[in-house]
Amino acid sequence: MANEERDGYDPSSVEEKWQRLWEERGTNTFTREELENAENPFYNLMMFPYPSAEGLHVGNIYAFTGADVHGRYQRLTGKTVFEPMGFDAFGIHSENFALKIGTHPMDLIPSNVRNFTRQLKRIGGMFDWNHSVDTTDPSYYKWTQWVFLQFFKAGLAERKEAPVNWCPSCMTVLANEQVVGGACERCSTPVEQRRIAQWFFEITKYAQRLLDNLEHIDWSPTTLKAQSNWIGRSTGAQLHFPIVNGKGEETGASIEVYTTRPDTVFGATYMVLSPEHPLVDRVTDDGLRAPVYAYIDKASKKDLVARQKADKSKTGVPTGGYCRNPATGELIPIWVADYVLMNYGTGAIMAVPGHDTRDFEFATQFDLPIVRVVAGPDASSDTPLEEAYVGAGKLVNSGDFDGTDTTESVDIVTRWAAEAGWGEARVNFRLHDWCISRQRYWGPPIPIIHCEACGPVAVPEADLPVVLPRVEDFKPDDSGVSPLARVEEWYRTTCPECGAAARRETDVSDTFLDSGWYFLRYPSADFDDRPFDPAITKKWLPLNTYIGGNEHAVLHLMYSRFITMVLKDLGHIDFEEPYEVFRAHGLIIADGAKMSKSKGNVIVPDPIIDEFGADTFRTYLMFLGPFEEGGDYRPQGIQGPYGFLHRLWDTVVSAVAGPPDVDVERKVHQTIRQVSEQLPALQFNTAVAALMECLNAIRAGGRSALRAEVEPMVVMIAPFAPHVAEELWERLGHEGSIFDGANWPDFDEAKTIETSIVIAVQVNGKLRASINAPVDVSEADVVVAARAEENVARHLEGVMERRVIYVPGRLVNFVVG
RNA sequence: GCCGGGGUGGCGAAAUCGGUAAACGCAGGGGACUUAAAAUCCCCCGGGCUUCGGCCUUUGCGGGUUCAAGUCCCGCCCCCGGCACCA
Repeated sequence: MANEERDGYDPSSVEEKWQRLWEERGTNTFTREELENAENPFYNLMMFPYPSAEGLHVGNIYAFTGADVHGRYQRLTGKTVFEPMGFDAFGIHSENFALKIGTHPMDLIPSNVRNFTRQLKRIGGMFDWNHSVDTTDPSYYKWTQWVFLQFFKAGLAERKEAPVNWCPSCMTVLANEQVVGGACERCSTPVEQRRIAQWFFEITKYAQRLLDNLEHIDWSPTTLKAQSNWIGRSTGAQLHFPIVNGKGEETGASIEVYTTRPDTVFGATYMVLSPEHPLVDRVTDDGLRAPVYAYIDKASKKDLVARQKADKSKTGVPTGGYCRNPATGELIPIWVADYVLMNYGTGAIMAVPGHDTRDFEFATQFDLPIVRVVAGPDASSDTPLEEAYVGAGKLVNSGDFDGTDTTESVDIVTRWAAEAGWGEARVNFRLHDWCISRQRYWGPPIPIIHCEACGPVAVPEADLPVVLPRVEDFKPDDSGVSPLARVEEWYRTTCPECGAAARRETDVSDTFLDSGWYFLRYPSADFDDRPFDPAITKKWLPLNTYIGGNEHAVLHLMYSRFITMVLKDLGHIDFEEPYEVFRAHGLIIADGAKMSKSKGNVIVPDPIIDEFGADTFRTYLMFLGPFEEGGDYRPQGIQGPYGFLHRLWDTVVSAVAGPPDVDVERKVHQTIRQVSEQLPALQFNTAVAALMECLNAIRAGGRSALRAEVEPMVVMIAPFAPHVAEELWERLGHEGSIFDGANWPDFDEAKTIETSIVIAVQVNGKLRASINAPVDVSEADVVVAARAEENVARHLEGVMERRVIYVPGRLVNFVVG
């Protein structure tokens, strides 16, 4: 428990004092001139929060504190650290919450932002509040719209039809997270899919580059892996299967399929088209139109989530149409089934039931032929298939290719197909284009004007921002379009090109577009004539460290890399990777689950800070466990860091002058070395432990500390406990902030060296004694001393000694037997 | 199902390249100081046995490699996060 009478350290008064002084002195803020002229610039970024009504929770603070500790350490080593903070405040969460409580988001967000700002100041983050951003501020989204226009003008923003979740009862578009078990979360009506025109950014054009650059950026390995899997590059072939008419004659048209296993083409016994495939109509036999259309209708009524989460039982219908397998020359039937997705590959597959699990299930269910074309080591060409065989082996039942090993068969068969003119090697990506349209209210309007004569026309840059109007009734309604489409006085305008009456785009853009470029805006947040000032951008970007959660490994971190690449190609910036270093922190969970309001396990920081102070709380969070792994939040251990900071205070204020104690001095230098290594590696928990250990050594037996011992301790605790460090620094007689002037201590290598060491003595790997020896002891001396140990001698008696293993400075092991 | 990350005392955890398992802290126990309490300092703290010298055992489970395995290899089980018919 907090005890105010304990001694002179009163966290709340120290913290109030220093937060006030930081603000008055501008300790953490920069003027434009300071940013322009900074020496050793270090841009330390963390993921800006969505300002919810509940305020910051412990999970947020954990992430920000870790990043702040890192930034403060860099600053103490002499870097000019720019550490901005902002608010990602547009989006469906705010909108839904505003609807629920009946407050307009334009009123709700500013009050949430105020509360977040208060909390962020209270935890002692080194934030530059002169360079904050709020994505809902027109002075910010003006430039989000500008980014859209750059993509539009470069031909990278394309309008095309795409399916959305549609609730036929609410008559509105739903986001995936609003679909619960295939039904609308509000009215429980089964959700359908509908196709509407939407804007897409063509990220797939950059897929290879986004993948290639992963080779040379310094990111957490887990995040790199997630990005690489998400891009999902695969190599294979595109094959053409000619469509035949009722008499078996080729019609000139063909079905294009993408496959990673073109070598199994001899086993393709049927074709499957996705229900949305444009050729379905053409191949369907007149007599089967009714069931085929019924099937397609049913498939289209499934919502997108259910469609993708269907269980293993397959559905489908035959079209009555046929095409020719170009390898075997045989006619094979064409089916329609929804296990084939229109948005991957070509939307059509050649089914090889012998060697693909899904095709096998489908063929079994509909009694389609299954042919073995690969034989593993224990099989031959006529070994029956109980299930799909997906392993390696040799081709069988494959004409001239029988006996070809699967290690080379893909290349060989692809070459043959290419020579014969029915296929070619092909690279395919899993990554889809990025749909940035939202049929919603709470976002930046997409800056496009639709003109009947000119088509979609960019809003002239001089006319930005296209301001989101205040609409009291922003609830989606039965019009089936964005709420802005009901505001006629807003959307009616004239075409910037021909002057004719025209209509504004009424969709708003995705929040990932807001967050896709915010790091470019921070240093230029006080510029109004450009999205980012070229000189300042050149000085501060690409940024030095980005620390954030791995839940953004694929969306935000991929989109912002893509935007950066495009802006580079368009000549706006001169780098293409925004984050040289990215580190993923772990997740703080409570009671075995992610903190969430619905689970009721959200822990709010304010009462903890009231009781123990921000410095203790910060130190505790960092001491809890490895920062990059996260872990369970348990409040029990906070007493440890609390007592530690109190003891540190007592020790510092009572430090005296005097001659150094060699053992304590050695410990201090060892600690400086360890903490200096561990802080840049984000190993905060062990760094705090080292500081505790060092303080224990300084205070051992109740001895009085020396000034020379405590001064480095004050600097080293400063990243974790900045307020108390400032106060103690001042009490040690220093002027100004501890964070100004590169105060990080140096260590003297010579003073870290131990004079004597402990060497373990083992017999057959079991510890039997340990001996003290001088640090430069010889192997021979160690062995002699080890034998002299009574307990060792007993275990060596009467047995044959076979080997002696000596690990210098660590152990000696007698192998006997 | 696939891809990541984990599993070590009552609890949070630590452990360079394979080299004394449990640093640091919480909780608990004992002692010193104190009229008392707090704070502070010292000691104990995985389990079992002990003649108090020690001995055996212990890092999710089962095997293996090695003088030596928490760490490497093979096969399982469980927990967390992400993705979900990707041809």
